[in-house]
Amino acid sequence: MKMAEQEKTQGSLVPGRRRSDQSHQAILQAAREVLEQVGYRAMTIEAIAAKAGVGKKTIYRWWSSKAAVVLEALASHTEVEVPFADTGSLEGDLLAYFALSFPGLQGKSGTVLSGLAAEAQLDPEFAREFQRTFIVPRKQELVALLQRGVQRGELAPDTNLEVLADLIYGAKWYRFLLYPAPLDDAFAREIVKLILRLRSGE
Amino acid sequence: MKMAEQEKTQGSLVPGRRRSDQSHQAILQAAREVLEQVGYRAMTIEAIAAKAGVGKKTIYRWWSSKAAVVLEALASHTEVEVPFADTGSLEGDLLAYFALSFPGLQGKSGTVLSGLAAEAQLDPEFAREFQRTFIVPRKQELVALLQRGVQRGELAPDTNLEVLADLIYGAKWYRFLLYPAPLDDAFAREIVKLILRLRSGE
Amino acid sequence: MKMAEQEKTQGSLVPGRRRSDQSHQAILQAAREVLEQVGYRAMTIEAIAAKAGVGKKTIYRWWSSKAAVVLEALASHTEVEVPFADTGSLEGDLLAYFALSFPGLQGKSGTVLSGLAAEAQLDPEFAREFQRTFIVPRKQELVALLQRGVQRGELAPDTNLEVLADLIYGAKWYRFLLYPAPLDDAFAREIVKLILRLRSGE
Amino acid sequence: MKMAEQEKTQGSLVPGRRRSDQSHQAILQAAREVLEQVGYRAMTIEAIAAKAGVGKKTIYRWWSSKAAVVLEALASHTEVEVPFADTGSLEGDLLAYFALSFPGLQGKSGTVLSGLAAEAQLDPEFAREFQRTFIVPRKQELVALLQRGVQRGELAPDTNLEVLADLIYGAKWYRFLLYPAPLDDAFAREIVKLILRLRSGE
DNA sequence: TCTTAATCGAGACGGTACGTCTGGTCTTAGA
DNA sequence: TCTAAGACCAGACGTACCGTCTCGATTAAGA
Repeated sequence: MKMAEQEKTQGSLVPGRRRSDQSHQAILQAAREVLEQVGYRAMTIEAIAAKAGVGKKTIYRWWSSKAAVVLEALASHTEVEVPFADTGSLEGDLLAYFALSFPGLQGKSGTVLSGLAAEAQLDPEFAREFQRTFIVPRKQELVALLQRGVQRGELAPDTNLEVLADLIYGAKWYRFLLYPAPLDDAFAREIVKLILRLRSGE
Repeated sequence: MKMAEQEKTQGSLVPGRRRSDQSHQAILQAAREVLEQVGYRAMTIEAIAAKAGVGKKTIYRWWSSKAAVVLEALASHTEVEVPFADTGSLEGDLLAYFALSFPGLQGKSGTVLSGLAAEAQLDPEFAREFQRTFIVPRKQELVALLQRGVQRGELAPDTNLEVLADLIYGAKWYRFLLYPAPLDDAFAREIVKLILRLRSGE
Repeated sequence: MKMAEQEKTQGSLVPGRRRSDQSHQAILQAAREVLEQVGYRAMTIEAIAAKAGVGKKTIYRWWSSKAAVVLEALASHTEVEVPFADTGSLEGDLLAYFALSFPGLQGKSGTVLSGLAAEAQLDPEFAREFQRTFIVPRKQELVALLQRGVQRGELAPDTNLEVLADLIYGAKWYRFLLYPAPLDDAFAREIVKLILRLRSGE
Repeated sequence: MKMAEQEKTQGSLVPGRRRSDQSHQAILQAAREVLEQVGYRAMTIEAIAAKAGVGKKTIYRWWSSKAAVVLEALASHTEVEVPFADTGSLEGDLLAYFALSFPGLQGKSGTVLSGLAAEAQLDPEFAREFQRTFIVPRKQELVALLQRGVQRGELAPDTNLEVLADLIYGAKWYRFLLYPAPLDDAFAREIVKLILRLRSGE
């Protein structure tokens, strides 16, 4: 997190009271609770401040928007993390990933995630933060997963893995955010079936 | 539009003043102008009403949210429409589509579209309307495009075109909404290259 | 009141919803209650709005400050009004006035009045309103009282009644606002004694 | 000043860092500058602290409110002091006093003084300090001035000088703080004219 | 032609959250 | 122990929009 780094560089150079880690944690915790109770859209900075027993100023001092608070609140709990396990085959790896990933997009946690995505589309500054801490790292993991497929000979060596990952993640996000069709096992299997049909460009 | 149908059923049965088409058009025009000037997020119903010289009530009477107004404002100008031409080959069809589609996602019109997508993620009711009038029809056209590829023998007959369309549209939306990489010709060519490598499942 | 006049001139000329007299009265009533409960300084616009069941905007729409609300709240109850009775003698008139006037400067109502005076010293716009509706009319009544003294021959005809009224009201306000000495009967009698010693300038 | 006395009693008995006179003066100087720039009402403790390069705590440690700071800041510059000269006659003494006193009530310094008066009306604790250091001493000087008039035979020996001083100061403050009429030479002459008409009570 | 009823522009209304501001307190490191 | 700095809790500020609710004035059908 950007904050933690700042704090370190602060060292013992500047005078003044330091950031209260107690308040910091209380805010993140309160954000999670409010999210759970009223959802992303109805969540307000005021409610977080009240629940955390914190002045609104203390939130505005350290975060630029409610989306930024939520992003850190989620990141610090790693509950959105999905492991990219090595099952020995590309098919298995992908199916395992989808099996773990899709359920987290249902219900409340899905609403929160789509709320963050919405915020990213409305606020360019938050978009960069969201991409930096969430979107880009995930994609790199998927590329690594596909790379293993290449090494095993399941994908042609000349496959553009970056774009293939765009296609795979794209399909997932497209159905999650935009298209009215379920994110289920059948969908996962059909995606994998298509991926496995890719042959070399000779 | 839902509105137009309602008006028809009204017929000549009820007394009272009819809906003013002048106000209707003034609202859509004002919505477009306000969008152009301040962007989707900063746009308010009040601003549209003021610019259109219209009471807020008149807007609320006919639309449920600012997103609904914007959706109709855009639809009524068909500026987001992209033709799916038949160039004689799947590769040509796809490249032609991307070449026409990508520029419209840049600049102001891109911001408007991502604003609508954001709204869809925050408001389930608007999401349904957005899907019904925008997302689903587009996908059906893409499926039809792919269908021509099957007929020409460029895609295997047993290809799941629905899911393939999810992958293609997904990649486009993913880069548009979430991933920090450009929507350019190179991206289009790489997608097409991958699609053309799909072989039959035997 | 300025408001009432505006409303009258409004007549049926302007469109739009009219000012709600119900809200108007509720705000004045709430202001009186909050004043009673927490005093002038601790009173807030928010508290008035909450107690009146009114949006803050409705208060800000019609009054420029909390002092303006309080001024009208008091004026509309005429509880600060003190009659200037005609007892048949200047001495009697003055003593009667002081006897009625001094008690109202004690306790809660005194605090409210000094709060308004303070506001007038801090806010020139409110000062003008305060003078117009409160200070100047009172003084004119006192001048009229003194005029009766002249007619009865108790004051010399060449007495500058305006300045004499400044002296009398000044002494009262000076002790009320600034000087730590009581506003009691003894003070009233001593003032009257001095006034009655005024002789003609020959 | 209360503060200065406290410092003396501290002597060299107690351990710890002594009060910084440099900070003390910087605060008073900053208070004067901020007063000059933004006026009494808009002045804040924070602004004084920032301009003085001093922690807010250092101000709160030594003064109870911004009014207390201002009171000392002004007192330490004695710019509000007005000498009560002996011109040889009551008329001359009073006119000389008014001539020196009235100009200081105009413009910025007048605003500051009325701000302090306002504060005194809102804050009983400050009111006592204001009376102790400012109001009461002035009045005693005026009483002394009047006393000279008694000794010269210009006022009857049985005149209640305390109440007469209330009338004179009252008239001045009344016009300064409340009544919309100028504090000018004409007003001074009219007051003096009335005072000189006082005869004995026989 | 008159009645009836829905529409219109205008804008006040009750609410709610915003992001800012200030007050007064607390916590640092250093003098 | 005091200082400068500044983060902290608290909560009012005045603003902005929301979506609803009057208003009087149109506007069209049916009586």
